[in-house]
Amino acid sequence: MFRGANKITLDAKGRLAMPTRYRERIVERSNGRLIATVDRADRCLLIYPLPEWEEIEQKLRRLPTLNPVARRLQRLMIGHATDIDLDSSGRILVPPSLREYAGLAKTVMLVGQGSRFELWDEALWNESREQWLKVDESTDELPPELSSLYL
Amino acid sequence: MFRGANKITLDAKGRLAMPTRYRERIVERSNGRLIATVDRADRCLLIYPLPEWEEIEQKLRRLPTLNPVARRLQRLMIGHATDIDLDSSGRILVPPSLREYAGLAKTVMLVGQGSRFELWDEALWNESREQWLKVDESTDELPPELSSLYL
DNA sequence: TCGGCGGTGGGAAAAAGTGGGAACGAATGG
DNA sequence: CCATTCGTTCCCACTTTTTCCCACCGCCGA
Repeated sequence: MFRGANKITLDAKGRLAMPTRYRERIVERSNGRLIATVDRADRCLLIYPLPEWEEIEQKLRRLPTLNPVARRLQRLMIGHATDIDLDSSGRILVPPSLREYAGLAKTVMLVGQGSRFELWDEALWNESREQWLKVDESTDELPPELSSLYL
Repeated sequence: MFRGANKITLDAKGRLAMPTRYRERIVERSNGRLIATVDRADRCLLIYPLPEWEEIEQKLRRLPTLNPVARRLQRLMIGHATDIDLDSSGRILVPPSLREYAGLAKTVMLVGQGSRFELWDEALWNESREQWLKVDESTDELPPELSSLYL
């Protein structure tokens, strides 16, 4: 599974060199085929190996079409999903439209999140992280899954 | 179990010599494989033997993705989790990004906390400890788990 | 005092990141 | 239908980072 935060620079052509430690796993999992789409809440991109994405797309499709929240999710996630493959030197090309959505400039953060990656503009990632740290998580606000969590 | 506070100096490359008394236990527990990540509240790092970390990651990943509190936890903990191995002379290399996060300069404190270690910048550790001592914990505010605790 | 162990530092080899150029293919316009 | 141009992809080479290994130093116990 994917974890850890990596600072990466996009080159002039918008290419992103996937860190070596992930490459092997991506190739064996999906033969280098990835799907990028937008996050529903934050200005960042989500990158899934193709098999994982297909499961998610299944679930999204089964949501009731008449429900506005579901509809919105489908439009955002399926609507922006783009195939991106690892090239022969382990790089991916982030499409301009998605790059623009997430405000990706020269330096970005590739963040492992289990079965997927998140891709953030570096400055936005740092700002957001500071926000998350500031929030005081008083125990009584926590959903039941969290309140009994021991780390 | 890991106990005790150790003052350690990082060398110029960010390497940290694990105190000898922990080495054997780390090697037999996880073959020298550790995971470092950030603490969700304090500016310090958490260091787990790989098996312990994997349990935690499991729990975190099962949390609902659409819940903002859960998402924040996942991003902080899984998002920063980095593999670090004991090298041939019992040292670990703390990645620059994590070093920066915790403000680790030359001298740091490695603090045993049961199944994991905490890694603090020495100055920050001392300040924080003073804070903890100052806080007056009036008994009637204590959650039930604590009010019956005998130390 | 000598030997060993733990801590420290540095250097060299290997690997990974980075950038640019060339070739190929598709699209557009004459 | 052909030619030119733009975009994409593949490949090579350079630079930087990482990793591994070895040697030194200082302390402690014998």
